[in-house]
Amino acid sequence: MRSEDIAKLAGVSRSTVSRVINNYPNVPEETKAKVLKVIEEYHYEPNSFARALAGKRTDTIGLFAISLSGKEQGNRIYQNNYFAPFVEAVVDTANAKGFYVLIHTVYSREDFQKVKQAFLQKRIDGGILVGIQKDIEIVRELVQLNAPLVIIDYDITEIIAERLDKGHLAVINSKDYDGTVEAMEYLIGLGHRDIGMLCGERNTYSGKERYTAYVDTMNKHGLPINDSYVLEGHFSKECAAAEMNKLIESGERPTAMFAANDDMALSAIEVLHEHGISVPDEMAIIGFDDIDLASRTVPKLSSVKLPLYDMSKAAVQKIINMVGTTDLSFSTLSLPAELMIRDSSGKSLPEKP
Amino acid sequence: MRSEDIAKLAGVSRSTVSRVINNYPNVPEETKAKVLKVIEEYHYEPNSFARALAGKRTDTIGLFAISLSGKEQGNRIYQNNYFAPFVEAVVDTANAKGFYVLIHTVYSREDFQKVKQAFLQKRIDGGILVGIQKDIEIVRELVQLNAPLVIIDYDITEIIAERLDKGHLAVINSKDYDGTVEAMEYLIGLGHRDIGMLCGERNTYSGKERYTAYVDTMNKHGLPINDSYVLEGHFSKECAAAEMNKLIESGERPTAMFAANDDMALSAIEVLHEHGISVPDEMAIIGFDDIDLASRTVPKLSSVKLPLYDMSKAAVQKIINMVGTTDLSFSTLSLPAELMIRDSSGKSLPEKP
DNA sequence: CTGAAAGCGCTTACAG
DNA sequence: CTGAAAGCGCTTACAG
Repeated sequence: MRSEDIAKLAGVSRSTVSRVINNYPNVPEETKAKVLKVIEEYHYEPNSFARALAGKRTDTIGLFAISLSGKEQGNRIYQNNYFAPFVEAVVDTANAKGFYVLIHTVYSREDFQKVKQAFLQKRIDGGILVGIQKDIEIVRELVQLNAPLVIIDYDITEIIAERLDKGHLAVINSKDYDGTVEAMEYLIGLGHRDIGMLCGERNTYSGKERYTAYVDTMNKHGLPINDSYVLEGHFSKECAAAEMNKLIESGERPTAMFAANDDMALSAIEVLHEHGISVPDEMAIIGFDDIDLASRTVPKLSSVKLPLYDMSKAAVQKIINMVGTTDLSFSTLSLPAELMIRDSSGKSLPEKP
Repeated sequence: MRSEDIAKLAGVSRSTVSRVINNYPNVPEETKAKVLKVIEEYHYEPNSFARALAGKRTDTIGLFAISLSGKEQGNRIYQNNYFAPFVEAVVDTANAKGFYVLIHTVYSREDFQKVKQAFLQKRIDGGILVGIQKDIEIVRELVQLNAPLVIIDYDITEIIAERLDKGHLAVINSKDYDGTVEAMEYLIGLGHRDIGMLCGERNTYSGKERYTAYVDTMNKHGLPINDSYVLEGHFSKECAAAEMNKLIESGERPTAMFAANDDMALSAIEVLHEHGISVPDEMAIIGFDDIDLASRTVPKLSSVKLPLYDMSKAAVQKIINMVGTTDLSFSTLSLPAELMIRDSSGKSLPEKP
């Protein structure tokens, strides 16, 4: 069934059928109704490729989940507490707006080729990148494709410095710095002076922001940073557990720890528990992301809530906006991250003698 | 950059360029090399829509996640312990074979329209359906589209009864019945006689199989089924918790429970814990699915392992096979589910006096 | 308001 | 071995 067939059946030309389908204003109601009736009757659907080829949109958004580091650990990207909600929200939002989502995972630098192809082969109207590490070369290549692109979690200053702030590009971040400061201020307000950190990858925007905010807040209050309390957890449960074990065995430990994500925070609590160290009484813990699980563990995890859903929604909306216009535009959005106080952060510390 | 441009640059015709791209045998190495060089140089990628329109494959597989029941509960389909690994495995397998994955979620019966459109608009070479409930009408409609279709977790007898076992269709199941029997036999072997069940949706293939196997095994051993021990948990944590609470408050309870999925099993353990009832000492629990979390809880959950990864991989492979041939074929695959014994199922019961 | 025609960028018989 | 031409199924100026 092609538009030609519908045209014959309705006694009009293909042109008119096309006009009806695309909702052109200059078609009389009567003609429109006639054509629509035939379309309904035969469950006709215009071939998406022919439409796209003739210059229409593809109504498809690309979603590229990037996981360059975690490859050896079994590739659980879609079961990851960070990626899964993104996929969820992007697909939901896009679907609700009538778009399909084309997914491809990037496990290696070569896989970016597939991302480029998706654009070059015109499979998508635009694409969303999530999980990218600091890698301005890749960003440059992608921006040069000159198609609507949204990057989640990337350093804007770098993009501006590299003059990539033109073309169809939007960057969406969360206010990780502010959220971390809020968490740190809270711990300090409780009386903590020895505060450690479980860090995430520093070559990631959020990893860097969270670390910098930790350092800055400590400095601001004149609190010394003990290097042996700053642990490289790589955003991973396993690494965090290993580092925590080392810390505990060293005999010296802080009274509180800020973890750059909840997976690490939860892992830390587990390790402490195994060693008979009580959370929050003997060590206060605050995580980041506020994953689902955070409110269901014992003790319930205090955490900085990442506005994942809003970010995903905004990403889809940006793509759609950019598709609608030929104007080049660079835009950026930074959504607030809010501290959720639960049990793991504990109460005020007793005054020191 | 179009094939025409490449042709000019290489000093050949579009036909030849196309032959090179599609690896036709009758192109001399020399010509081939010449064309390939230009293609490389200009990073040329053939327009996917034009190719598809001219009769080539789309190199895209549809993945349709269906969640008709859980809508009100916040639509966490991609964070669900059942769906997420499927998405993961399908995307990975498809990507590895050079296919993109087009995703659309189905939250309502109307959303199936989008699934049909994806086929009708020729956006995909074939599609995979996961999470479908018993609904032969939908299956019929989809099969009639006459495109490669793989259904995960569906009753084959129904498909055969309805004469849908022709056309490009494959059904992939796990041996839920056998897996459940194994779990039940294990509990009975431990000495349990009062065994309850937390059921999943019975209008789901796996929900039905797991329930039937429970009943059959009880009957086989001449053990009475106490209706008040058969709980409707709807595959959901919340429902399972509510039902377990009711059960406990009733004052009478079985010595063991088999749960149709791990979410419910874990939820049951939590509730029992809150009531000070020890697992496995006072109640043995076995779940189904063997989700990631199962081996990390306290106590570690015994569970029947669903061969999720193999199923997803098989699904993608089936699609690809069907795309490759014009022959109609119906095939089915049933992968084994294996009992993983951990702590929650406990030890042998003491002999009754 | 509407039809004939050109064009989107490929593939593939067809002919040589 | 290779090119000219038709065709895939749409959209959209163009002309009337």
